Amino acid sequence: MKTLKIATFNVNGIRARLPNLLAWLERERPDIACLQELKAVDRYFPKADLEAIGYASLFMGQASWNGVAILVRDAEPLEVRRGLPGTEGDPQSRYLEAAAHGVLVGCLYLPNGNPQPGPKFDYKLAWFERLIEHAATLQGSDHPVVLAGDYNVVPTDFDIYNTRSWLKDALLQPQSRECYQRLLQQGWTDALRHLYPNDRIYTFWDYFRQHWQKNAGLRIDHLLLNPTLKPCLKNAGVDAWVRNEAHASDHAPTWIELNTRKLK
DNA sequence: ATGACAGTTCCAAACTGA
Repeated sequence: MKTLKIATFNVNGIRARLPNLLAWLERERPDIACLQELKAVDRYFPKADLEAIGYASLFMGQASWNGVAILVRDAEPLEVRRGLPGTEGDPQSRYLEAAAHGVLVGCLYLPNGNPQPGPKFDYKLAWFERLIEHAATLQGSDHPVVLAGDYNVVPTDFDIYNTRSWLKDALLQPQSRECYQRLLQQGWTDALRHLYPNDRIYTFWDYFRQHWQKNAGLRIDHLLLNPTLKPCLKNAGVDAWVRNEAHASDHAPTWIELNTRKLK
């Protein structure tokens, strides 16, 4: 059976993380990989290193912060959109959309929003509203669509090891969660939670307080499927081994496998 | 309440992240 593997990975600095990124791509061989937090301008994007292992790339960098990319194996991605509608004057590089292997892929890096309350939290919610508006135009498409990325939202208390030290954090605020629920209610499927409703699943473990060693994680990297794509969903998971490597990102790659025979 | 760690930047103290 032919399958298509699509992953999302917040690399936390693509230059510092290049050896880890290449090792992951070579071992897991996703067909499409959405990257976030490049933390580099476009001239530092390692396009040639990725081509050398079979990946074509689209990227939208920015100095120091943010930055997103879409990598595609054995095909050229077709760029569809650079930035969300309504954010044309916004210098923050957080959204890239492309068609590849028969799927429309939105790669997003939602603002963190801390500290809250404050202007950064307001920016997070405003950005979320733009995403919700744009997602509404994609949700009902006859074309298969996935919205993959670092949403910076812990959807429920089941998606975190313990809420105690996070109650004031922007990732757990009712407003952040309400936006995420409103997005799902358009008709999107949270792939990992759909397949594993009763499992503790984490995609991020912060660098502090030995959170990785204690498995004190958060689930904040999500892949959302529109109704056209949902019947193709076959499997999903987190490549947690990547988080255990030397010089790891604080996020682990999160992925879905699709049965492409059911596409179209 | 703070800071624990990590990456970035006019190269080093300050910022952002989650």
